[in-house]
Amino acid sequence: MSIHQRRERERAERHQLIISSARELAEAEGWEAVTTRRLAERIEYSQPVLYSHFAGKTEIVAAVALEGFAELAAALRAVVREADGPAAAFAAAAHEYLAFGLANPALYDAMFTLATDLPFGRPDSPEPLKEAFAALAGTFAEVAGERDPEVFTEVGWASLHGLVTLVRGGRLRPGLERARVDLLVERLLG
Amino acid sequence: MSIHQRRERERAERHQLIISSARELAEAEGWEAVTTRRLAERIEYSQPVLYSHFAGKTEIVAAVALEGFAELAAALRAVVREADGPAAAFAAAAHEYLAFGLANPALYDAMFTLATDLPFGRPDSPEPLKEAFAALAGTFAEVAGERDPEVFTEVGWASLHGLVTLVRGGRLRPGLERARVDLLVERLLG
DNA sequence: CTCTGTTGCCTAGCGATGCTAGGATCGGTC
DNA sequence: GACCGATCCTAGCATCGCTAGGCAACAGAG
Repeated sequence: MSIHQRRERERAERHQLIISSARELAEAEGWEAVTTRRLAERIEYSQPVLYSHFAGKTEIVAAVALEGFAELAAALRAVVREADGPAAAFAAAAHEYLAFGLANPALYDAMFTLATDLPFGRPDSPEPLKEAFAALAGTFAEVAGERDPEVFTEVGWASLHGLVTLVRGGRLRPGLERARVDLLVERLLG
Repeated sequence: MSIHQRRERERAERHQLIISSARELAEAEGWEAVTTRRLAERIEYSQPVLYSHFAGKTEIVAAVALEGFAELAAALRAVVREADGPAAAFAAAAHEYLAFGLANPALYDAMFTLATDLPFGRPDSPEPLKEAFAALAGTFAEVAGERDPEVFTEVGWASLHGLVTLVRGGRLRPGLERARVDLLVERLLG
């Protein structure tokens, strides 16, 4: 019995090792460098081992994406907790969201560009997805005023997401991130 | 001499045929279906012919993206021209932007997800890029009030872009596009 | 009209990709 | 000590973007 437990533990560790290695490799050299061969080499196993853990490469990036959503939720919760009042919490969350996206480009890509078929907004959605959305929605709803809080959250989220992707794509002038978020926050707070 | 002209004309037609075929194929089956082999088959030439027109596949999607920016600029200009006053023009442009992104998903992907290294905001930027940004900026600047018009434009653009990508990724509840744009417009107009 | 040089195109193939089939090897069990 | 199942690796498949090399058709000179 204890042997089975050890096996399962080792297997779980390897599972996590695959996810972490994929993420590190992507963050270091971009997702196009994350091939199954390089990933296998990195975890010091052969390629087919990957497929005993994940159905395919897309499942691996989905796992990385889930990690990202969990961390984003934690980061948002942390700055909101420190903030003084709903408006300050809203502003802090907005700035933190942008900082998160820019600090973890490969992770953010996994969350929003590569893992496109994560089930969002469904009862069967993975917990980290609900967590992240709830962290945003909880903060945003407090400043929604008389507007539909969900629509307000969606618009705010989309605005921040758009800022991240356009900055990342080099389509906005660099160095003005703070000014843009400030303007957005000011306008949304009304 | 006339022979050369005919040659060049045929070559230009084939050039455009490649771009159009790539776009149609992408819009019909997604960009992952646009392989150099299928594209070659579609234009009824062999693969290497593609490389006598474009340095590689990425250049082909960049050409499609440029077409997209030109069309987006034209679409925005058209609705703005019809609008009654700056605020109405702003609202019309916002709705049109979202409609354009949702109606041409593959085209929009080429513009913002695949052709990531188009030179934006530079003096040597391709004309369609300047055109599209100018069409947005011209409309947005009129309602920027005392705010920095460029920052205002960037924020507005990013918000719309975020809405397109999140909706496209199935991350927002369907059927509320109009409500979200209305809220965004109302907030930005202040 | 013939010959020649160039241009334009296709066939074939390279390295790399995601993924899978098959056998070998190790471990636990009777 | 012999079997049996799980675990893992080697080898290979189809497909990808891209390129080398040769063949054929055509324009221009005599």
